Amino acid sequence: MQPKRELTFTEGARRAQIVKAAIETIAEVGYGGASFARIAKRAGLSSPGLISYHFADKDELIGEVVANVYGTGSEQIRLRADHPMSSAAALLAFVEGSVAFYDSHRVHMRALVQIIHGYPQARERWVDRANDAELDGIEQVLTRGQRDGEFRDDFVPRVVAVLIRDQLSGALQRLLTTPDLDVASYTRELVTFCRLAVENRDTSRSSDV
Amino acid sequence: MQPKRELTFTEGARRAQIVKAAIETIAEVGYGGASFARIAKRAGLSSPGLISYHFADKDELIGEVVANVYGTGSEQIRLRADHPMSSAAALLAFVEGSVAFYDSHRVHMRALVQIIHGYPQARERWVDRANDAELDGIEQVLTRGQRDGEFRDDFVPRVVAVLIRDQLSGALQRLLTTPDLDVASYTRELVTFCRLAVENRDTSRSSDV
Amino acid sequence: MQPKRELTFTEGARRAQIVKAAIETIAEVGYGGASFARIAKRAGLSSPGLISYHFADKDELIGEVVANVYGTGSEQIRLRADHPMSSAAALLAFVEGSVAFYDSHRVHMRALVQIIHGYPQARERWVDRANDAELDGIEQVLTRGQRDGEFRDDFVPRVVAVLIRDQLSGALQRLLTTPDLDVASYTRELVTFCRLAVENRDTSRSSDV
Amino acid sequence: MQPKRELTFTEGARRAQIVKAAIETIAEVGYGGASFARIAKRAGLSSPGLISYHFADKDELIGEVVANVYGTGSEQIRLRADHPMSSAAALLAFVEGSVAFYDSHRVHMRALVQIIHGYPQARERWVDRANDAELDGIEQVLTRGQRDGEFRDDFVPRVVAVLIRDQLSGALQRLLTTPDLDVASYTRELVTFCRLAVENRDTSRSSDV
DNA sequence: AATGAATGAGTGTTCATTCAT
DNA sequence: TATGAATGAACACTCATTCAT
Repeated sequence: MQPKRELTFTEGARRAQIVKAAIETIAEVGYGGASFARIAKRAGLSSPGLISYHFADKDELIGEVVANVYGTGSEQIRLRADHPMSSAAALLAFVEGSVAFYDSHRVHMRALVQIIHGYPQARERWVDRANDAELDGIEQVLTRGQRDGEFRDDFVPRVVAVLIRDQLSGALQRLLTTPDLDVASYTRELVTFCRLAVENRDTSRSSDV
Repeated sequence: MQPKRELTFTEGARRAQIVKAAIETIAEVGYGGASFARIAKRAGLSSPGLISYHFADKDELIGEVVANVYGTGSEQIRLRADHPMSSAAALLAFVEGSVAFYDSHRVHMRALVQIIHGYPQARERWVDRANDAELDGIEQVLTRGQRDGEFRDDFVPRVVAVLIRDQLSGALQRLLTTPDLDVASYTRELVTFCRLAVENRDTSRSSDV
Repeated sequence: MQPKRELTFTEGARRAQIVKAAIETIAEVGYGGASFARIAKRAGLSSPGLISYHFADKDELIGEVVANVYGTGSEQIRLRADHPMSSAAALLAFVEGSVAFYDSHRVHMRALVQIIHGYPQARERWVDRANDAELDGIEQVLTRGQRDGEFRDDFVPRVVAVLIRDQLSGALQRLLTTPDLDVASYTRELVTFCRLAVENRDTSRSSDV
Repeated sequence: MQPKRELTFTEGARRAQIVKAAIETIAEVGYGGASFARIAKRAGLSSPGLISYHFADKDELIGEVVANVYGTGSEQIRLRADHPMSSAAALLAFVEGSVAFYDSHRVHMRALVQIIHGYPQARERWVDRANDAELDGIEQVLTRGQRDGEFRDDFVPRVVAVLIRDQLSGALQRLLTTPDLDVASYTRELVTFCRLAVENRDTSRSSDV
């Protein structure tokens, strides 16, 4: 988890600058188009060689980019399964928070998506773990909701967890594709969608949430 | 819309052969890895130059690939809004059919997804139009369902249409990512998801679907 | 032993031209200095890329260079152990022939030496086998000569074979280092050197060679 | 010949440290692979720039390396032409001593050989002079031996001197190439080789060596 | 005396594309 | 129609060297 050695202040700043330029470049021209030359130009560096000076190779740079994106979002949208709110509230807050994060970090998210598609190793190296953790969180909330009678008990939690996760994937794609999307109403419908899909219609029980 | 000139039979066959090889290659190694050399090798051509001979440039080849993929799927999963079935049945059949198509055409769909991410221009050039048409179809069914009282009347059809479309995007991602997915149960939950989300809960009406 | 596929006439000519330029370049500036750019310039090619077009990578080019050098020399200096001459005559003819070959192929030999030192894999990949074969040949002649009483019987054939082989190495170095060496007298002394070193001084026997 | 300015103690130590690391690095990865970065890492320096700080350029560093290697060996294996031993004894002691030195200084010698091949200018700049001095020494001993009747008088001293020098080259190559060589028996045969090759067969004289 | 950041030329290799045959 | 040879720009990455601090 710790970097191999301490970074000087200058080095840290340069790396951050390069990572930022890499994110923007990848978001704009895709992973394949994001050459060191283009990234260097965007970062205002004199030479692509400077990137190689600060990063061992392209893989390390991309790893840093991914870490940066995940690091930015990790806490803002984490599921609060331990929170004293109802399972439904926790789930819907997660969905809403995720979309809000995607919306406010479109460039970061676009870069991440581009990397996943353009650099297949990225998935197994960095992405899968984060996705699995997210899925686990959703599954736990769903299971708790079923146990408490908030949610229908006729679905398999893991399957529905995957489904919700995929819906967020779909929402992300939309956000990246449709710049002028009415995010508010989209989010409202999405949350309703999820609520209706999982809630227990047995009114005698679902009302006491 | 019309090709500049008539194609001879041989020429058409060659183009089809190249397009097929391009689809397989892109699906396998991504857009970035699908060089003319690799495509030519897979197609059994003697030289990458032959591709340039039959297609003006890479853009034209990719355009043909996209057209081919859309052409393959267009009829199999078109929404039958004019069909004498209930709106709910039509919608769910569309969702189910779409996933089934994705499942049975993973190579085509993977190529399409790779192109969208690796060649950003592809979206505005070819993809957006097809997506809009699909959205229009879904919207019409939703509107009809609301009018007929099958569906809740408290959602904006276009927004929910987008939402459903995006769910299919998410499902496609899942299919391409998880080769051994239990497609049957995934589809079942997805259809249930959509049904619960749009149906009118007023039992006196929703029961006769 | 056979190339993977037939080469066209043009391709064969180009490869030969490139190999020739590579040999000259390596001989002149060493393995490390022999970049594709320099080789291409010497061969009159428009771009270093053309070398990559004809050879899979630098390793293949170097392999061809080594093969070319060995191919050129293989028959001219092979030891004729089966020849109906005395062992001493065979040995000395081999020594003399080797030096003559080195002398007349200084550029080739210089390239070979440079490769051996600049590209360590070359040794185990291509060189060791040839050297071993050469050593085996010398050893056989020495053994035969001992059996027939031509040579002293108080040396271990393999050790002296190595020694003679190394003397040829030293002679090669000299040839490459001293352009105006008096090769004739050098060779004469070298042959004498070897003869005196191995011959049996028992005059009753050594006189009838 | 003189350094431009006096070196401080610290500076001298640093240069020595760098030269040592350079020798080891060159011996290990060859001249081509011995970048300032690698040398600096082996020397435990913080930056390759420090090498440039202490040496004007790579040429100066290599010059120092060569000087160091020659300096190490110069006294240990110098021919003692003025020594009160027979010429044959002096010659054979020189041969034996040279091989022993090579054997005990393989790293130094390997570095030297690598430099000679990887940096062609090295020969004329530093190596040739040393070699000529060595040759002169051998030639003197040979001449003396001929005059005294110890050696055959039918060879040209300079030519045979070159020949013996070259045999040492060959022996060095062998040592560097064959790590597990039986040095003792190799040396014994080599000495015998040389003795037989130069000694005067007139038994009345050659026996009293 | 030393550091670490920076530079720009150079490395082998791949690319889409062109063109004579 | 098709081939295979050729082109030159681009790729990630390494190099010896410089320089402000």
